[in-house]
Amino acid sequence: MKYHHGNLRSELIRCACTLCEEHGHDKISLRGIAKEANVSQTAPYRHFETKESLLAAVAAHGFVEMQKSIDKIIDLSKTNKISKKTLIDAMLAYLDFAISNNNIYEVMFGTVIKDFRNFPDLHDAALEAYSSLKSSIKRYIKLKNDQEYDEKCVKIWAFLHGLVGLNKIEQKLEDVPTTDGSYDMPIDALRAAKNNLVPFMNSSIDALIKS
Amino acid sequence: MKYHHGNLRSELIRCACTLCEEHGHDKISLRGIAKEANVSQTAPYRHFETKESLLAAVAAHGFVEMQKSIDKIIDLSKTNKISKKTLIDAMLAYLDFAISNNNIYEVMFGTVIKDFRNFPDLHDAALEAYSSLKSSIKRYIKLKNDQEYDEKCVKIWAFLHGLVGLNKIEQKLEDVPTTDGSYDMPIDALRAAKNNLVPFMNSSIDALIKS
DNA sequence: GAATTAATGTTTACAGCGTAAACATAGTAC
DNA sequence: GTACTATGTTTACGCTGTAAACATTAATTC
Repeated sequence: MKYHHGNLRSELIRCACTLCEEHGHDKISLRGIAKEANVSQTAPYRHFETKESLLAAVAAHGFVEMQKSIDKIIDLSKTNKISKKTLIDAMLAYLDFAISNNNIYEVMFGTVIKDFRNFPDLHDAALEAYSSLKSSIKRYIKLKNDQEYDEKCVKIWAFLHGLVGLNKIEQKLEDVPTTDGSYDMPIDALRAAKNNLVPFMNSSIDALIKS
Repeated sequence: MKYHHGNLRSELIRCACTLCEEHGHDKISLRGIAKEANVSQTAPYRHFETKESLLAAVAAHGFVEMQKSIDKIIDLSKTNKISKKTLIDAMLAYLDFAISNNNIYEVMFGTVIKDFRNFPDLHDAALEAYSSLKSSIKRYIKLKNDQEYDEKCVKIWAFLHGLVGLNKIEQKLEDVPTTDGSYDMPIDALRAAKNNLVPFMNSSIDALIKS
């Protein structure tokens, strides 16, 4: 074990991502991350000013990965039109990332990082991810101008982001039968949506794009 | 100053709400709340098992207030049809509550409270709030069955909840001009949406209900 | 190539946190 | 009035983020 790690910065981000996804950002400590990386508890301070700034790196990594999983669907090397199925697949990729990286998604969109402007890498990564979302819509349908694309994009983004949020509270409300033995309304509705996600998404996204 | 406070439980919730909205749930401590209520730092433990359970009370209070602000629009004492304007006003009331009670909304929908089933009051309050949302749609349009109402309701709820989330990251990305001097795309789009919120909502909600 | 400096590690220290345990006081039931 | 219960306080513990002082190695300068 040499004194200088050599690659501590990226190793810390890797450990932070792992621990964060496993336990949630509010259950992990800088000390725990340092231990996971086999360094002293204050070693992280040579690479990150605060815990927030390490989590900002986790979030930035999250945005990059999220973008990758969308880009994999729409194939950035091309500019041709995409089918409705491909568009929906891209949206599903967003949801899939958000749900299978629940705790990192929380860091990306929650209140942990107060101001993206303090973390230029994160700021850029977030905008890049948005850009991919927008590209997918641009290649699906012809609209008047860029402003119109942004409007539809925001609507769809809000819808997707909202679904992720509802999925979370569904889990918190889950499986409490009401007095008459049935389950609670929103839970049933959310379950139904998840069990028929493709038609659910098809109708919603289409409606929002045309709205 | 008498030894027994008399109404400490509700006073603690009140203080917690105030401090939470002012500083955010992650910046407030049980000790700080106790100090605000002029009691010793462990007095809260006679009324709340953990910090989480005090915050659950804050969240429950939030759901009740949110519901009130929706109910004020749609007038629960009646069951007649409501106009599109009234429906949109109810949705705007949701957004208005969420944004002007930003930090409490975070407690209601964020990761602070792990499982609503541990806090029956909160569980009920959340379902009641959903119920109000659903009522407003039921009174706006005639649909086939309850399941269909739930489906539309979930779509709209997701959309609203997503808008709240986007509004938050807009603030975090805000005012960083890109290299060419213009502002970032999603920010412009979100600003445009906010500046024309009523038409933006009109088109979106309508599209989702009919989808 | 030796000396200096900068980068990157460790050790130690501190105040604030959630909360457990022991104790004090006051209101309630008999 | 006496016992009991509810509700306060005091004290204590281990964990946290992070500042400061120190150690070691890598890079730069002469």
